[in-house]
Amino acid sequence: MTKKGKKIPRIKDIAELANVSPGTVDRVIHNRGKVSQKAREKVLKSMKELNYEPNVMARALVSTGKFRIAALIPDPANDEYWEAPYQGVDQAETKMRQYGVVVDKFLFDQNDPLSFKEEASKISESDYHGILVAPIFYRESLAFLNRWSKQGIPFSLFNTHIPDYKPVVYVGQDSYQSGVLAGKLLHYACRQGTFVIAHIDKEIPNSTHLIRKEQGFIDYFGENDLQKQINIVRIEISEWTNKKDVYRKFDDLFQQYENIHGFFVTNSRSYIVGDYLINKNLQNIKLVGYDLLSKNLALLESGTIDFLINQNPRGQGFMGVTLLVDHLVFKKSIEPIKYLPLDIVTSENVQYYVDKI
Amino acid sequence: MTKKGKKIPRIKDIAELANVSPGTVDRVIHNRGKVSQKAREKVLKSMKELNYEPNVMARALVSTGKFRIAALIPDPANDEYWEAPYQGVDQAETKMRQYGVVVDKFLFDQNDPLSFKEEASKISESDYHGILVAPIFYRESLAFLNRWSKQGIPFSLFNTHIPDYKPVVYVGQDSYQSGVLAGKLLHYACRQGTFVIAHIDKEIPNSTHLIRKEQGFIDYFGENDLQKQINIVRIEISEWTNKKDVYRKFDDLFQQYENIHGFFVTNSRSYIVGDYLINKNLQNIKLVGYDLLSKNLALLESGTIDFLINQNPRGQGFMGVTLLVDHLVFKKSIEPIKYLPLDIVTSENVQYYVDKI
DNA sequence: TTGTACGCGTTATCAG
DNA sequence: CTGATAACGCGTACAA
Repeated sequence: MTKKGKKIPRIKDIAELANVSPGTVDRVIHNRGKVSQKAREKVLKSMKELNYEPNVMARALVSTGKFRIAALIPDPANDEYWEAPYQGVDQAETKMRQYGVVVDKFLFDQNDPLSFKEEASKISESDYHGILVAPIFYRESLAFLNRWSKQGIPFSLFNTHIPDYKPVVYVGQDSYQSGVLAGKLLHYACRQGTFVIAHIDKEIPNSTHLIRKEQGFIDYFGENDLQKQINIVRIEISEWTNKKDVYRKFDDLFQQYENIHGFFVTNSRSYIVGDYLINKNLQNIKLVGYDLLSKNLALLESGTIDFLINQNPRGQGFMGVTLLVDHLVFKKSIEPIKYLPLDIVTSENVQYYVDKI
Repeated sequence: MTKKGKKIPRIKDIAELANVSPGTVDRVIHNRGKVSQKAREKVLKSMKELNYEPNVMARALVSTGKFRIAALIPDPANDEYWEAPYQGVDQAETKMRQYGVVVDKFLFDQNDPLSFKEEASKISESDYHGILVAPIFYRESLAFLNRWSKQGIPFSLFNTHIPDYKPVVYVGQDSYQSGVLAGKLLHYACRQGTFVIAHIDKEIPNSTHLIRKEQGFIDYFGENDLQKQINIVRIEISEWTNKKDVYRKFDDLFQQYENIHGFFVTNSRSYIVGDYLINKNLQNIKLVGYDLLSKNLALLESGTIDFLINQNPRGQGFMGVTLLVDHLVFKKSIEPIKYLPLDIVTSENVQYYVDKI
C-alpha cells in the first residue's frame, strides 16, 4: 500500500495544483474566511487527489503555548488510590508540553467537597481551553459542569460518569463488567459453596460503582444458571478503620455460613479481608479484589490475594488528558467513552503492570 | 513542581544567556564541530540553569522525510498469527509519518528462508536508516545482522532474540514467565491430577520459545513443592495438520493417564486441543493457551478454552517501530529489552484486548 | 475574496 | 572556531 519515495503533500502543493494561493487552501481546510465556490471546489479536488494530511508538528509548532488545560483531581497525598491517575496526568503533561500544551493540576481533598469547589472556582476564574475533572462529588460537580458548558469550555470526565452535560469523553472503569469478571475468577476455582461480596467503604449506597460491580458479579452466576451450586451473600463494612469492629463482623459472617469459599471485595481494600484471613489462619479461601495498592501487592505476592483486577489507573489519567488534547488541539473525533482493558493481575504477571503505563 | 506561566527555554535563550550564537549552542548540544572550552562551559552552565529540553517538534519538522525505516516481518497472509504485529507496524507507520519518518514493510514467507534472504537483500541495497526485523531463521538472520552491523545501520529485533549483534532493542515475549503464569492458572482451578504440556508445532526441538515456556510451567510447580499432588506429562504433535493422527495421539494419551485435568498448549494452536475435547465430549478439563486467533476466540467464548495468555502482539509491532524511531530520530536512550504485559484473557474481558493496541 | 510575509524552534550551510 | 541565515510546514495578520 505504502508508496515509496513519494513526497508528503503540503498546503503549498495543493495550492499550486489548484492554481490558488496557500492562504485560500488554508481557508478551505479550516472553514474560515470567505472563499469563492469555484476556488473551494478546486481546492477540495486537489486535496483529495494528493491525499492531503496536515502536518501535526508544523501545526503544533505554530501554536506553542496557546493551549492551557486544567486537571481537577483528588490529591494523592490523602489516598494511595489516586497516586496512579496523578502520575498518568503528570506523564501526559510532559508529553503534551512538547505540543505546546500546558497542563495545570488542581488537587482537592476527596473527603472535602469544599476543597473541590475552591479548586474548581480557581479554574473557572483563570481561562483554560479544556478541563479534565474527576467529579466525585455529584452535586458540587453539576454546578461547575453547567457553568463550563455555558462558557463553552470543553471538559472530559474521569473516574465518575456524569452524562448530564456532554463531556468530550468519559474515561473510566467498566464497573459492571469487572464484577462479571470477578465472578468468573472465583467460579473458575470453586464450583460450589458460598461467595461473599464485601463492600468496604464509607458511603456504600451512594456509590454506584460498587453497586454495579455487585450486579455484574451476581449476573455472572445468574446467567450461567449456577444458583443451585453457588450461594452469594453480601457484607457491608462502612467503618473499616476500626479493626475490632471489622473483625467482629467477619467473625459473625463465618459463624453464619460455614462453607465460605471466596471473597469479592468491590474496591481497593481487599487487603483488609486478606489481613483477617491471615490473622485467623483461614486457608483455601479465594480472594479477588481491585487495584495495585502496596498493601494489596504484598498479599498478592504471599498468595493470600489470588487476583487483582486492574483497569490501568495511570493509563486512565494519561488518556484523560491525551484525548482532551486530541479533541482540542488536533481536532480529532473522539469516541465518547473510553474504557481501558480490565487486566487480571496475579503474582506471576504483576511485574508488568507495576510502574508501567 | 510545575512552574506555571514560565516560558519554555529555547536554544536562542541559552545563546543569549551565554553570550554566544545559537549555532554554538547547537554544536555543544550535538557534540559536533569545534567549540572552544570557554564557550562550551558557558553554554552547558546556561543549559542547566534554564533547564533546557529540546523541542521535539521543531526538531522533527526540520528533518522531515529524512528518516527511512524498513520492517522485515512475516507475511500475515500465510499465518493469522502474524496479522497483529503487521497491524502494529502499520499503525506505527502512520503515526511516524507525522514525524517525517517513512516505514517500508518487507514481507517474507515464514516457511521459506529463501524469501527472507531475498527481502533482506532488498533492504541492504536500498539505504535505510534503521531496520526492524523478526529474525525467525537463525542462520539466515545472522548473516544479515552481521552485515548491517558493519554498515552501521541500527536494527531492532522482534519476536525472536539474537543477542550476538547488539540490537537497539529486543521487543518480544517473556516465554519463561508466561509458562509460570500458565502453571498458576491451571493450578488455581485444580489442586491435583495430571496436567499436559502440549507442543503443537513443526519444529519443536528447535523452538527455544516452546522449551522456555515448558520450563516455566514446570518450575511453577517445582518451586511450590507441589509435585506430589500434580503430575505433569508432555506431548509433542508435529504433524498437526493431519487430524486423524492428532486424534489418535490424544486418544493414546487419555488411555495412558486417566486423571487428566488440564492442558497447557505452548503456542497459538490451543484450538486443536479444544476441538478434540468438544469432539470427544470431555467436560471439566481446563485449557490454557496463547494468542487471540479467531479459532481460539470462538472456543474462549464457548468456554472450552479457559484462558488465553496474550502478549499484545499488535503492541509489539508498534513498539518495535516506535522504539527504533525514538532511538534514531529523537535520540532517546532505550532499554535493551522490552516485554509487554502478559495479559490474561478470558471471555469476560476479551472485548478489551481485541482490536486494541 | 485572495495573496503575501513573518514567526514558531531547530538544524544545516556558508561565510567569516 | 563562530555567527548569521535559510529552510522545514503551517497559521495568521495584514495588505491588496
